[in-house]
Amino acid sequence: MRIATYNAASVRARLPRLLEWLEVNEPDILAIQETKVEDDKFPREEFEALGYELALNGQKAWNGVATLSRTPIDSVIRGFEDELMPSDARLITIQTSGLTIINTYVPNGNTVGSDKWTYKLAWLERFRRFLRERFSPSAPLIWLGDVNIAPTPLDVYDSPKLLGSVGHHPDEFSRLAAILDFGLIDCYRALNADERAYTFWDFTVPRALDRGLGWRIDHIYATPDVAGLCREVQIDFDARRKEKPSDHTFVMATFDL
DNA sequence: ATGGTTGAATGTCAA
Repeated sequence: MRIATYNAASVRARLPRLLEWLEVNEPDILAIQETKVEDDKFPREEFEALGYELALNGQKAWNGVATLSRTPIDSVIRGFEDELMPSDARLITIQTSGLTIINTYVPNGNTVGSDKWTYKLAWLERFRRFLRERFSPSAPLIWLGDVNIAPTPLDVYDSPKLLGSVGHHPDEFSRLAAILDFGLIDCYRALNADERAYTFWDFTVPRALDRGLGWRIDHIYATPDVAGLCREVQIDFDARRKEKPSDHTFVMATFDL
């Protein structure tokens, strides 16, 4: 089973990139973030023509998540299903073929100390509780998406310089660690303990890709039994070099499932 | 240099 994640930075602007990638790679599941579109304007037919069912949680202009699945989607949870957090479209959970798939677009945080920073930390704490209240680490579960945190020195191009800035801050590390305490394993890092690989390159940094100025902020986590069945995690650098790319690229995990 | 680029929406915000 192949399960992938991609921050599209607009599903409509990225439709050619998405469709060509799906046709070549044929994942069973693709989690998309930053779809930037309301559900009734989502380009459904193009994905359904490739054999996918869709679960959508979108909003106008910003945010938005979508999960595509080739196996039937048995149930969907949109967001946290409560009023404790602003109703940003950043979370969608599906059940398919006995698996729970949680797709998130974690808040960016803007700058340390800003209102958005406070919101990011609160969102991470809320997500930790969502996991613990609704799911069990003994059941097959995958959490994937844009987590907007590069958690180790290997996950960002200049850790000493960037430590303490948004995306590479100890307060983020501790919130992420608390989430993972549920019983989740970073599939890429488990298989590539010493590798340096990025999934995001800032549009505003000139020639960031060629200069290696990237971040690994798109992650695929799994509960222990599922993580033990992970054979490979591929990061598709070539897709980031194509015409009109997203600022992120595709990450895909292959499981013996 | 508080810059740079991209997308949604059409002024300006978010990333």
